[in-house]
Amino acid sequence: MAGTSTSTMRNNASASHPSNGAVLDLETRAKKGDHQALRLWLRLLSCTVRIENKIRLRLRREFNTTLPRFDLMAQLERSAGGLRMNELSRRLMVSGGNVTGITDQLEREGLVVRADCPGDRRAFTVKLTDTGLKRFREMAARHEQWIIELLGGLARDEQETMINVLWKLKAHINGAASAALKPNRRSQAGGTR
Amino acid sequence: MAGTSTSTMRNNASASHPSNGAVLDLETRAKKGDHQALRLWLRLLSCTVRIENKIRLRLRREFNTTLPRFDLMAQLERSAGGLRMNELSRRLMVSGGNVTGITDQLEREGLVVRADCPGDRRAFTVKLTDTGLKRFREMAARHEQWIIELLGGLARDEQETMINVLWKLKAHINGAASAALKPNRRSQAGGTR
DNA sequence: CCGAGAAACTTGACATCTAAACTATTTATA
DNA sequence: TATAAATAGTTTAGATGTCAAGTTTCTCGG
Repeated sequence: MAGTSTSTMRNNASASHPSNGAVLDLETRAKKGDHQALRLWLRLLSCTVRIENKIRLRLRREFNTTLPRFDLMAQLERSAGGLRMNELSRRLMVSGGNVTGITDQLEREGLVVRADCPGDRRAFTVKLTDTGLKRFREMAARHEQWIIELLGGLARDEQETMINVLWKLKAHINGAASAALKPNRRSQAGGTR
Repeated sequence: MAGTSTSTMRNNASASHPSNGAVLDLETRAKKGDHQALRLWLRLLSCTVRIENKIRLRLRREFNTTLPRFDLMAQLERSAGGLRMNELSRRLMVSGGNVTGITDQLEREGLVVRADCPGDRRAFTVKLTDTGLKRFREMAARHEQWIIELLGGLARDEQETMINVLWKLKAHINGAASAALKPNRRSQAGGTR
């Protein structure tokens, strides 16, 4: 239904060039003489974006939903008691305002609810409804099939290697974070009062 | 100057937990029993998003610009004669309408120009201005430092391994693409008639 | 040469995302 | 216990992104 094509400029990353030889894309930014780290980053980005785009498209086609909504529900399914907004924001690595918006949507669709948080009247606990849980389980099953298919180009041991190296990378990034952000932490509100 | 902090809910993925033991984020979606491919995907996504967020933040802080604008300029710098809009759209893996918007911005800022395309009056050639080139070079230098810093947690040979495995992955994805999209390829305009 | 269809780009409607300001509540502290 | 500061969440403005429809120009078969 969503696939009727009129112009050519759309469909960029998907149907346009199924298996061409001339690969000119994000990675093109990397010159021959560029450093290793930059090449790695661009390749990492390129792969991730491609996979994400495919998942996004399929979620829309088959379940009429979006990736952020799916991700939020996935987090909730993992946490029996539900999660507070700020915890969702942290785990999904998106802004608080964004979580508000996505939660609004899901609540309107009857897939999650905001419940009062005992002991803190500022906060909510967001939970999946029964419908939401059922719906998520359907999607999650398909989703995993897609991932297995898309990453199927790698052998088991290659996947294992990647997992390990990425773990190391993640640890490093978390460390490197604080160093760059230290400067001005103390310029708080209240000055205006 | 953009760094005055008021609320806490921002800065989610960065300053909140510099080096804690409890890592609960996107990857939390993966249960212990989950399959390898899914774990790999979530870890890949998690790392990419973290790095992207940091780069985005720094581009804003130091150069008051954004990632898409930087990416577009990067493509132009690589192509001496400039690039047409549709080529930019393809390489950046975003829609044509999006490229129009980003180009408008950069043109307003005097960093790129649309030049007539000899031989095809439908098309433009987008080029960096002198200012744009100068500005990009400054940003690119910093950008590469950041990448080297952020990926610096990996040894040379680990980086090399990743580059190779990701290359294989990318090739696979490009192939897997067409298979899933085959169904309705020929529902083109004119089909209605 | 003409007309149909394809191609290049723009536009408009709308979803998503960030950053920053704002409200309400809780915590810390003097 | 006042009160300043921190926290939880929402809201707003603006950039980014998609999709689909619209305009102009090309291309090509008859």
